[in-house]
Amino acid sequence: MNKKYQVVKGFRDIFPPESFLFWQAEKLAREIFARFGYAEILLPVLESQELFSRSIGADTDIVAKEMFVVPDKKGQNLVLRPEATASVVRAYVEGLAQKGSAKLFYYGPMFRYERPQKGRYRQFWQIGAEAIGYAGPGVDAELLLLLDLFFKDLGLKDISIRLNSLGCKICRPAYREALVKYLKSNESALCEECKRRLETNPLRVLDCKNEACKAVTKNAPSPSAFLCPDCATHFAGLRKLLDRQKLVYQLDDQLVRGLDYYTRTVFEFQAPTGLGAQNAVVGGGRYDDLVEELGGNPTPAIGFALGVERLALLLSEKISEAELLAGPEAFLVFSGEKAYAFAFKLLFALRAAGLFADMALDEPLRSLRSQLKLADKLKSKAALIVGEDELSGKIFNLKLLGSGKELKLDHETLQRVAKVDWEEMKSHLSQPGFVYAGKEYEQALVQNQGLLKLLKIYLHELERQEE
RNA sequence: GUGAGUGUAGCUCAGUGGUAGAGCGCCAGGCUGUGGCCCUGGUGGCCGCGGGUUCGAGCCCCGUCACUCACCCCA
Repeated sequence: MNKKYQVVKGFRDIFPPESFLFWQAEKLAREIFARFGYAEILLPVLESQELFSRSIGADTDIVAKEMFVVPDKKGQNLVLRPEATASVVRAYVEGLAQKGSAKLFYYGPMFRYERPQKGRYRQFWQIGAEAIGYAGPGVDAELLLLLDLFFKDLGLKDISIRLNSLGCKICRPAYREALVKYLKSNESALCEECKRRLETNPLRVLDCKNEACKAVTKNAPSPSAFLCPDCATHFAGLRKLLDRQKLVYQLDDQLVRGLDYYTRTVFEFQAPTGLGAQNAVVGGGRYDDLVEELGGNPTPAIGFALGVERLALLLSEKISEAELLAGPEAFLVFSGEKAYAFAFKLLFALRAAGLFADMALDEPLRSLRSQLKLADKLKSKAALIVGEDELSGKIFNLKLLGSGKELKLDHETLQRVAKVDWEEMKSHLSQPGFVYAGKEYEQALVQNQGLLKLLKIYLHELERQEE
């Protein structure tokens, strides 16, 4: 055997049925975004390194040690994006700003060079939304309500929302100063890491999980006491809107978020369990200075990013594999070469007509028994049996795999039932006392549009066979 | 970058220094044209890799690689 290859560390293949969870999340997100007026932006995965050091902050771990750097042939450093907000803002400034405000969403992979663990990979997928050019708390509320609706529709009820305001460039310095002053007076109690943060990014001390640090930060000055009038008004306005919508959230003084560009509103959606050591499924907030920082006109903005593998992890606890994998409507079972040729034709006729049909295409040809086993394994609803008897006698033979019952129609009955018009039948069926042809199975047939379609195509192929 | 744990069949995992195992899966048969349940048989392995100790190593020792979880950080 040749060398075995394996996926790169921290990267992974997402196999079915897990991939169905991703698809489900993406599908619902797209539906909701459409209703909320967010349009998709397709972004490159590669950006210039500077874009992220400028936006996320040169001192953050993401920029300092977690970027996948790709040197290009001209010697400039490109980077696999660690997040997409910077990309969206870059794209906005470059190609959208002249049109005014924009509500955008994206879906795609992000890359961070971290040690992988549960709920954290080097390539991970994010669904995100950004509203650029909106100043009031209205869009803040819109995004939070959008997410709330999203989680409710997915049936995830244990998600809690944490909310805070970090102030702006006018009021944050004062808060920062007060915080540093307080922390310095308690410096001896802080962990080594936090002593360093005190110099580089004191707000992050509030985020520390170390118990000793938590004890200190518990009594640290709260940012809300330092908000300037504009920031206070914005935050109060947001809370009023959320309260009016009866959205449940928790104010959290300690919530600071890791990226430098955040201003005013910041939020996180957290799951109590199921994500390993992680708890955030969504993180987001305002970044009112970022557009200007990246070369645009001063433009307020807000956005969020949702971790899809973390969401999938939560969904996998709720949804069984059986629910994810839908079996074929009909599995074609054949006996003999002649029947194989016929079934093969029928297979594609059914598929062309929109039905999920399947059959065993591997050689040597499988036995009837083996085919039925396969049909069962694939969770097929029914097995359409095509053999010498069926072909010569023009018989329709469908075995319902749930009950094990067989539906056998002779040629004459087949032709009669195939003439039934579905739309007409449907209107008749709604009338009380309606019984078609007095035969139970025929009524069962006409009540199932998929089955009727199957039957018609079967008959069509059967009769074409004679020509 | 740091720490801990785990590497044996396709998957999940047993395995006292002495012949390489089970369950599940897969294939076939029992039932030559009828799935699930059951029974029988079959398929399947450089025991992660390299070295050492030993008459003898899946097991002990050293190294190395990979994976997992956690720290850190974040979605």
